[in-house]
Amino acid sequence: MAHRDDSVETIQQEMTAFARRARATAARMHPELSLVSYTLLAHLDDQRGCRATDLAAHYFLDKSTVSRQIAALEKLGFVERRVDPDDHRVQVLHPTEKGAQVLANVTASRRQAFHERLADWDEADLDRFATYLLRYNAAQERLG
Amino acid sequence: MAHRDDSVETIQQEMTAFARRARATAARMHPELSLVSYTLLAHLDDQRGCRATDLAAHYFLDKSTVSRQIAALEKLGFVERRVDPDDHRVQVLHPTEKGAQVLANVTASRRQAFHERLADWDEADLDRFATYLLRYNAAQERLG
DNA sequence: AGAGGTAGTTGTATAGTACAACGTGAATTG
DNA sequence: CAATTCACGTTGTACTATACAACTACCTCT
Repeated sequence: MAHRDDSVETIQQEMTAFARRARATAARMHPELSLVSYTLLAHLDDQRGCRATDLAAHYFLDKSTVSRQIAALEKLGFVERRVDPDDHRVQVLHPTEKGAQVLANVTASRRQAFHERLADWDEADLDRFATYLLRYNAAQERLG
Repeated sequence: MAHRDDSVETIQQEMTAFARRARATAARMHPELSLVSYTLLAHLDDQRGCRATDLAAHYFLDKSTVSRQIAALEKLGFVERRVDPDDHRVQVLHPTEKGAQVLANVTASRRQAFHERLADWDEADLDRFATYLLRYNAAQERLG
């Protein structure tokens, strides 16, 4: 059982260490798009548009937070709003041409950085690591 | 190569998802000690005291950030400062009795949460996951 | 003694976040 | 169908974490 405890302890420490650094690293690498903005924009791109409320639910953010983030992205010209003709309360959000472009750049550069960090890993290890992370995050969502 | 790319993509997405949530989760679970405060206090406890500068270097934080965090912890009565008799610029920081107590509680409850999340993992998987995280974070430190 | 470096604090600014109050429009129901 | 309730989004306010720059106090070395 000692071994099991040690592993859990390490996982805890390393996940925490990673979390502490991620924002700062993202900001350093991509001053034009923060980690949060990036995530939201990527979601819009991925979903081919969605509502602010959907973003809030998906990322466990307050609707006011999303509202301000989207306002910032709109001000930068990365996002546009289309009022739903069937329900005038709803704004469907889409990346603009420019937004999609910036997103593609940041995504490419992030992917590049991850590839560098993982360059000397063999394929089986990468696969297992990816699987573990999926499993871990799924458990976290399930258990809060 | 496609498989390798997929794994890297998943790792990127899942690490990012985790990072986005970590702070909020920590704040919800432990309102008495933020993720940063917890980390700093744990380091002091672990090292049996150290300087503010050491904390800043270790966590890639600005010294002003550490200064304010420590000031907050001191105000809460969780940390005490002992001026180094050999160098009056230096304050060696230590958890107080109370600080150590709170730290122990939070640590226990965090460990409990991690154990729950990882309850149905077998020991070999836990061990591999821990190893992968260490390896990943080491690479990140190395490459920035 | 003077120059330059180190430890830490404080002023200022910014990002991200939450909660509460609000406005507007949609839906339900008595 | 009028009134109430609900859903979506914005705005006011406040707080935390953070960085950078300017500063004070102190140490070290020549």
